[in-house]
Amino acid sequence: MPELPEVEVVRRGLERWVSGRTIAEAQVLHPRSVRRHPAGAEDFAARLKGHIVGIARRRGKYLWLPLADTDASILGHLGMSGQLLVQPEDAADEKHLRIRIRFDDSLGTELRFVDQRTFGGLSLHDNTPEGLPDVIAHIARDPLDPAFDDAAFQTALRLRRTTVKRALLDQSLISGVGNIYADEALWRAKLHYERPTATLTRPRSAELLRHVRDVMNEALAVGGTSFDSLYVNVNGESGYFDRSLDAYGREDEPCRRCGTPMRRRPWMNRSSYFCPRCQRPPRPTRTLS
DNA sequence: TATCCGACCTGTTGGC
DNA sequence: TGCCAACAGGTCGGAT
Repeated sequence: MPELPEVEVVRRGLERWVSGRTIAEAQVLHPRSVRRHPAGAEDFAARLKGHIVGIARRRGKYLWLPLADTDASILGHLGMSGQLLVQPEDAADEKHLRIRIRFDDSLGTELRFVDQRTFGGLSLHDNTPEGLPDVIAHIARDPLDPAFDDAAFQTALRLRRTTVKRALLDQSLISGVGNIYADEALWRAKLHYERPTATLTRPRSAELLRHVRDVMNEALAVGGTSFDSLYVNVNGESGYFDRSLDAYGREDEPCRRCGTPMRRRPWMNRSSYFCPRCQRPPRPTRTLS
């Protein structure tokens, strides 16, 4: 599942292989993949034609391609299973090819959005004055963004009446963290996923933030090495699943710190993996005054 | 206003 | 062998 490090690998690929090219044609092969484009598939395709693609940008798990000669951007989200591939024009269509973008040049490659589960998609939006697609103005900066405000995040965390994993997955508070890296960072920080955010001291929340960044940077380093000229994204064969995970998916396997069997608990229609010894559940009434 | 939680979607896996 | 339920999880929007 693409999280921030995977999306950043995709962004770098788009910058290298797509930015600067002029769009000749867009084909929408599945309407659900442009469902976030209110005017529909035909409008999406028509408005892309003839425009130059600017430098690819990213915030959290969203990425976008500014159209260099307009005030709009192509916004993309990979969802659960989305891939953005730069493929030879004569390569066979992927089974789940949803959108194809051809270019007005002789490089012989095209951009393809492939998505099995269609949770992701592309859409076209006006930019805010900051150059951000307007529909993602509510998305917080991600922890790898140099402008991310650590102190503001820690304050917001203390004020929330929620639990720490919910907060990590709240993209309006901190973006780019998904279920996998949330579990990894919490394991490193020795925090139970249901720990109330209001009980986190500043040193503890600073430590958690450091672990979030460490997990992401390590995954980014691995993802970056798997990149080649044909792919602008991660895929199942590229080392995408080669991450060394300490918590996620390790039910009944020994904790790498203490040897206690790891546990999985259903949580919010998904799963949380944790060490029952290193990550003690919170005491029900515990709060900081 | 803040928070919670079901729905969306499809391929894979495991149980019967 | 075939059928079916469970599972994976990011985001949105309705409910509380």
